Amino acid sequence: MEKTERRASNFIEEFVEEDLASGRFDHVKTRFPPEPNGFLHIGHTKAFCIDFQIAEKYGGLCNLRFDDTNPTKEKTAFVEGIQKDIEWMGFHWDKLYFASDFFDRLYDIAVGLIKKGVAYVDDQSAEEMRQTRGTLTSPGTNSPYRERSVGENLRLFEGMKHGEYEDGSRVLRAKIDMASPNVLMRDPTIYRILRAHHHRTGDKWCIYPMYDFQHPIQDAIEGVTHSLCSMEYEIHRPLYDWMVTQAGFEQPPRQIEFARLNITRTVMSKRYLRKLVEEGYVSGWDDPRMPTLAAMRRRGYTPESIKSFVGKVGVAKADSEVEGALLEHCVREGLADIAPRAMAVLDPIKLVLTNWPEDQVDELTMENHPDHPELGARKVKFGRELFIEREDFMENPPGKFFRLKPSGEVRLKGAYIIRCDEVVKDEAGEVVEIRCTVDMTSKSGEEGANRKVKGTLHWVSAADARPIEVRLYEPILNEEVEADAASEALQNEEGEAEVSQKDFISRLNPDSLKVLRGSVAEPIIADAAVAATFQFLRMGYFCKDPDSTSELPVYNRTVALKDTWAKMNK
RNA sequence: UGGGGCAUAGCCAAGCGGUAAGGCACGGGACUUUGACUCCCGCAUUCGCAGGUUCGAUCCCUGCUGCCCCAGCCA
Repeated sequence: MEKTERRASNFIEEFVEEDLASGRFDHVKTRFPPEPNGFLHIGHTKAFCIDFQIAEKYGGLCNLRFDDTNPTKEKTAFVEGIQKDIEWMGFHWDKLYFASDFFDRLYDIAVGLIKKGVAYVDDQSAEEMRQTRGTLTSPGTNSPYRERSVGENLRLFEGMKHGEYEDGSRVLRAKIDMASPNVLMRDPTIYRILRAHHHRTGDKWCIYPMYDFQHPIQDAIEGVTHSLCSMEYEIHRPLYDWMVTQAGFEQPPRQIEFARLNITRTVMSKRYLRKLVEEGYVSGWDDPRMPTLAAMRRRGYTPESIKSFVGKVGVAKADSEVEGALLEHCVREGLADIAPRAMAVLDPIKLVLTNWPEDQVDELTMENHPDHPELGARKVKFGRELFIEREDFMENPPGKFFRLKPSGEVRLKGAYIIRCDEVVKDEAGEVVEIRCTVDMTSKSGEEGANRKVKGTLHWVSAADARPIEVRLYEPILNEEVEADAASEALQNEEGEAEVSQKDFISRLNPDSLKVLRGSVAEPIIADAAVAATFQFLRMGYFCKDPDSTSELPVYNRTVALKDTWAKMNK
C-alpha cells in the first residue's frame, strides 16, 4: 500500500503542507541556528529535532548555522560541543554555516538599506535611545539623526566599520516606525560597534550585526523556506518580514513559532545553567544532573530515548511544563531491551549460608537478558558468604513484605532459596550479618527447583565482590512548593525577571547527587568499558562514568526502575 | 493602561460544525526466579467563564477572566 497523502501531525506540518500545496515553495529547507555560547540542552534538542524531522518528512534538508554575532559570549569549544551533540543524536545537517562567514555580505546588505533610505546611523547614546523608545503604552520619538542624508549615513557607517568611532558611540538603525505599538519595530538597532575578539574572524571586525537583522537575512541567503523558532520570536516576525522584504529577497522564508520545552524540576535557562557551571554547583556542563545533551549522554540516556521523549511531548503553541516522569519513562523504555542485566549491591549487608561448605565456591550460569538470549550468559560465583541489599532485610516487616525476614524464605536470583535463621547485631543493635540456610534442592534451573517463594533478591558473592562507586541522582531543583516568581523565571531562557541569585540557589536540591562508597558488583560490571550500560537487577539502569579508575569503577544511575513497593510504603 | 500569543483530565496533547484520540501519571487485576518488563481493565456527560448563531458548538460570533512574551548597542 502506498501512502499517498502525508498527514500533518502538528500545526507546523500543516503550514508546510499548505505552502507546498499553494506553490509558495516547491521544497522544504530548515535550519538549526544556535548561538555558540553554551552547550545544547534538552530544550534545544526539541527545537532541532523539529528542524531536522520536518525537513526529513518533506524530503528537504536542514542546515546547521551558528549565529555567532556576539563575540563576547561565544567560544570555539561550544561550536565543537554543539556539533558533537547533534551528530550524537543521529542527525545530519546539509550545509554548515557561520553567520560570521557572511559578515561582508551582511555589511553590503546593510549599505543597501542605507541607500534605500530605510536605515540610518544614530549618534544617540544607549541611554538616550532607551528614553526615546517610549514605553509599552506610549509611542517613542524620532531620533534627531533620523533624517540624515544617505551620503552622510554611508560615510558614517563606513567609519563605524573602519573603527573611527568608539564602542557605543553610534549604531545603525532600521528606519521603521517609532510609534509602532510593537516596540520591536521602533527603529531597531541593526549594527553596533563592539571591539571584541571574535572566535572566528578575530579582530577583523569592530561592528557586528544584531539578531533582528542578521537572522532573517541569513535565513534568506541560505534559501531557508521555513524558519522554525520559539514563541518569544513571534513578535519579531513583522521585523523578520520587513528585513527580508527590504533586502529584496524573492522567496522570503516563512517564520513559524512553537512553544519551547520546559520540564519540572529542571533548569532550562542558559543563564542559570552557566551559573551552575561557573560557580561550581555542578562539576561541569556534562555533570549528569545537567539537562544538557553532554550530561545526558554521560548519564546513559540514549539518543533514541531522547527523540522518543521529544516526540511524545508534541509540538504546540501553548506554554507547558512536562513532568520529568515522561522523560524517565522514555529512558527506561529505551534501555529495557538493550541493557544487559547484572547484579550489584548498593548498600551491602553480609549474609552467611551456614550449611554451605566453608571453602566451596560454585559457578552459576546467569542469563544476561531475560528476553534476549542472544545477549548470552555469564558465570557468577556463589559461595558461603554473600552480600544482599540492606533494605531487602527487615526484622519486623510490615505485611506484604516479600523480602527476607526472620524465618522467612526468598530466592537468591539465579541461585537457591534460602531461609533466614538468625541475625547478628553489633553493640548498637544494628544488624551486621544475616545467617541463613540454603535449600540445596532449589537450585535455579534444576528439576525440582520449581518451588515458589514470593521474593527474589539480587546478590553478589564475597568471592566475586568488586568495589564500585555509585552515584545516584535526583532532579537538580527542589520540588515546587508553590508557583512563585522565582520558579517561573527559571523556566524561561534568559528570562530577565529579577530573580536574585539567592532565590535560585535556594531552589537547588541538596540531594541531587548522592555518592555511595561501599557498593559491590560482579566482575562483569567492574571490568566493563566506560559508557557501558547495565540494568543492575532490581536497582535501575546504570552507566559507567569516565571518572572510573581501574581500582574504582564509577557508575551513574541513569534512571531507577519503577518501584511499586516504595510507592506502597508512601 | 499598548501590542503579540495561549487556554481540552494531575502533566503533555489530538480535535478543523455531527456528539471528547493517544501518551505519561494514577487506581485495580493477570503474569513474574527483577515488587521490573508485558498484558488486561478503569480514569473529561465535558473542553477557562458568560452569552449568542445553529437541528447540533471544544470547533463560528461577542464579551469577560487567567497565564506567557515585548521597552538590549543579547540571541
